[in-house]
Amino acid sequence: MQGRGRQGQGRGRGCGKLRLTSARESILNILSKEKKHLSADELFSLARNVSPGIGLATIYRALEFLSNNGMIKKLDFGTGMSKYELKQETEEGYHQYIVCEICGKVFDHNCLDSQEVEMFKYFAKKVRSKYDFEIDLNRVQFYGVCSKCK
Amino acid sequence: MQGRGRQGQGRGRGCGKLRLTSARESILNILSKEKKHLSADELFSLARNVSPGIGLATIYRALEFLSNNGMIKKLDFGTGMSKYELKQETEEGYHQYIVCEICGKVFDHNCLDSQEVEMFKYFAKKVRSKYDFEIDLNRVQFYGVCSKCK
DNA sequence: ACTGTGAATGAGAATCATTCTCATTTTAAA
DNA sequence: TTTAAAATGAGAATGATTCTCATTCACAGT
Repeated sequence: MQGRGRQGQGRGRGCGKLRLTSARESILNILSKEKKHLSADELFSLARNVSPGIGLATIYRALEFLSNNGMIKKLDFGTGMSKYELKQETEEGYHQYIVCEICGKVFDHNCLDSQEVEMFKYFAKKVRSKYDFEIDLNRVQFYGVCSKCK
Repeated sequence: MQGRGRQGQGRGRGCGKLRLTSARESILNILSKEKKHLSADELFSLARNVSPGIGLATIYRALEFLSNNGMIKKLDFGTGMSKYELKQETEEGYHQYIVCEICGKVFDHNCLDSQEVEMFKYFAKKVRSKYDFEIDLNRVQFYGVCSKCK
């Protein structure tokens, strides 16, 4: 929520501020294998399989870095801990998270259907003109009750 | 996210399980005066003005109770603490929260415009048929960047 | 390949919101 | 009034996340 991101800038190689450390690499690898959002703790466990000596604080720092540099998304569904996933805005359409407020299960919904896409674009435009606010249509969260919890 | 709500049921008065204690009353009063979402800590401070002896744990318990009984909404915008507001689904249209992921500011958007309403209804219907999931259209969260943080 | 410096790391302490424990008090039905 | 369940206050406990600090690493310039 803060981003006190003064990231120095190395001393200029080619990729500017991007220092590829093993922790960051592990996280990116794990997130691209598992194709879902993971918590810091889950990432910690999985990263330990590759780098047994790695510390939890390093995971958090790497996650902050990757998030600040637009390589991953930090998500909070109100379950008490943040989740992280690869950012890949390449696809057409938008992405919504549909969260059960009883059990916490999250449904990832990719809206490709053009009617849905238009609808979200329309809403984003209204919000832009009304509040001068730029909505990220790849991070919309709906809450409700899933079939099991009904 | 859990709701281990076994609330006993008093011994049956008339309002069933609703025991109106001073803590609960204070919270409802404060939330209806201030017309915005407040954190537990903010509510604690404000409640202390009325009941100086009240404890923070009591505030949390009262908030859980009121939330479980559908009188308030518990919201989490990923800012590190939950927010609470009166539930009033009386109005027409739906309610969305538009959250700046940089500074955390929240814009409360009431969509009354019939095109918007239809659009959200359409989306809810699709989600219902696809996931058998019942969306609460009064708790939709959009994230993005506000004008100041741009 | 070698060096210097700022950035990254690991370990554990610290923080912060929230929940739990337990002894005491309140609520409201009988 | 009596009474048992429910609510309370105080402070301890929890769990996710961040900070501190001494050490190590990455990499641009040599």
